[in-house]
Amino acid sequence: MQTISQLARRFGLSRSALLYYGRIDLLQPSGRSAANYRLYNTADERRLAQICLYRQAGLPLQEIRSLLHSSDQQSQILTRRLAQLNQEMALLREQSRVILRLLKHRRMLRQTRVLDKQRWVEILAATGLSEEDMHRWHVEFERMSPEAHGDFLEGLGISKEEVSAIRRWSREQGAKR
Amino acid sequence: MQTISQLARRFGLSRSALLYYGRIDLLQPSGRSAANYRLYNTADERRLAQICLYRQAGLPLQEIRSLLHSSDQQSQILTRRLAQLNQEMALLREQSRVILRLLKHRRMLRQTRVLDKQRWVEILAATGLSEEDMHRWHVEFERMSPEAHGDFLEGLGISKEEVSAIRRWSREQGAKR
DNA sequence: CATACGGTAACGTTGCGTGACCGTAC
DNA sequence: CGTACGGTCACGCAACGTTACCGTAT
Repeated sequence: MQTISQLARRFGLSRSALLYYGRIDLLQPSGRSAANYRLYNTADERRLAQICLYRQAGLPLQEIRSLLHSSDQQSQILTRRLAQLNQEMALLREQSRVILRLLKHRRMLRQTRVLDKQRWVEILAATGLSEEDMHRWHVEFERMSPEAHGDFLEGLGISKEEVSAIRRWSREQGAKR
Repeated sequence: MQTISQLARRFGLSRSALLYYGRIDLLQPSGRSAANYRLYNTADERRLAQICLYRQAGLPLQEIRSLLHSSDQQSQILTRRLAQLNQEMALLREQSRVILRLLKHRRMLRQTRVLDKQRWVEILAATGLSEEDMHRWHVEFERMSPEAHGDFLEGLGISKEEVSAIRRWSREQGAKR
């Protein structure tokens, strides 16, 4: 049996977070003390561990609640969240590109953490890959992980149209052999 | 001179968004009609275009306001946002990894858009790269874009420790030659 | 006169943080 | 008796969306 702040500390959360979880009926203490203090037992603790795990996956609390209620659709919800994560990453990549364009325009671009097409090609070239090798790389990437291939190219700042063209070409080449 | 809904449509925004921009003093119409309707002129339109541009970069409205007030620290703010974007992407990658772990554990993993280390190595191997080529790739990547190299490896689901080790090794190899 | 637009104002969303004000444990 | 904890409101945050209710343009 632990009080609210003890439990919060053990999980790296705040008291107010646990209060909130109680308010939205996500995690209720299994008991109360004589002075009306919340008392959490080990079952509550296990439930909170699950909650934290799902929070690390970025699931909203409402979905976590329904997951803990019945874990039937777990993989469905997780897969949906995975797709959403890809969308969010695509959005962030787009925002990066907008910023890079603005900074480039002001000649303020020097060394960024963001990889673009030119730099990627430079790296592959310095590794010793020929144009033909790079073409083969596209073909294999498209064959083995088509979605990830598209995401990766977009991440290099390549336009959707060009990405489509590259992928189409890769599929055609892959079919030929 | 355009009314609020006309302007909103032209920029793909909602009426309520423009009302909100007015409330927080981000974009005020330069005039009002006899019936107290908001009237936006071309200067307002240009300002809104700037706002939309910065919104595409994911900047909060408050920062956009201060940017439009005096554009002195523009590149500073944009660079800061770029760093923040990298953090956010790292967070999303981590969330993806948590989900993949959960799904893998349930043997529900089949084809995802997310690239992991194994698949990446498979792709490079199918492209025809030997182990030595892959090593050289690390070295060049580290030499040409060290930060992006780390981000990329973490994106493959590799632990921070292993990423550090790989990068350290890459730097050493790069120094030898 | 209908209806499509304009105005203001207030509340809802998410996941808590913060503060007030009060009782309790040590 | 101090102070570190507990309790319950209630409000604030970002960026709007969504009513509601009323006036205006056509």
